[in-house]
Amino acid sequence: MKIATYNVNSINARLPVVLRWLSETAPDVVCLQELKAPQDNFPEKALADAGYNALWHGQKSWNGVAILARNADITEVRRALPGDPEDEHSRYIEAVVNGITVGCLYLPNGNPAPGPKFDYKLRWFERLTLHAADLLAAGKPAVLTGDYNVMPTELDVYKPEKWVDDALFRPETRAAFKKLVDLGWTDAVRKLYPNDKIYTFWDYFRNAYGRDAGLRIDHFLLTPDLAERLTGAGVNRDVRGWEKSSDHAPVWIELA
DNA sequence: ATGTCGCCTTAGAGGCGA
Repeated sequence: MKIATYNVNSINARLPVVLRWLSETAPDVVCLQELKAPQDNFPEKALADAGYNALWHGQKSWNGVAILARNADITEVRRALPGDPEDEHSRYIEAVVNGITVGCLYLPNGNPAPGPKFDYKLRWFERLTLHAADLLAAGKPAVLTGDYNVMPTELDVYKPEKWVDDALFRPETRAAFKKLVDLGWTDAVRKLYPNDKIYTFWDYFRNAYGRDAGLRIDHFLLTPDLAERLTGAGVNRDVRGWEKSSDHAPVWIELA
């Protein structure tokens, strides 16, 4: 089973790219972030015509997450992270697909830091960590994937010294990610490629993709049983070079 | 500071988020 994650930066602006990518790579389960569309403006029919069922949580202008599944039912578990009923950002959706709990997340960017947006990022991280502990305690196979807006280590940044004060790379952010992983989760891409330079995002500015000035910020975290089933992982890098591309590239894993 | 996208808005250039 192949599971993919893709920050699309507007599902409607990106629809031709997404449909081409789905037809060329045929993932079984897909997590999308940054739909940038209200709940009633999601291309459900176009995706169904491509063979994918969809569950999504939209929001006007910003955020928005979705789970797609090919030839499989999607059973919704929740469409918000527990812990703050006042939080109205559409940044988390969770469902069971093919017996696996799939959490699709879009962690806050947090810039500028320090400041209220960075505080929100760290609070959101704490809520995610609490929920991730509950998922582990439940003992069922689960994957937490999406745009974490974190480069976990210096290997994940094209020029680390430029990013030390950025919300995506500050010590507090890296520590929060480490605390989450250390609960017992496995960073799937890093497990298979512990020393390789692997990026998932290239800024639209200054020809970042052409210069390979990238970041690794889209991740798959796996429960121990799923980590044992991990047989492959990668980035569909070429998609970032297509016309009208997102600034992220799709990332995928393969499970036995 | 800037670069580039995509969203929104008393409609069309500007603000915001990334």
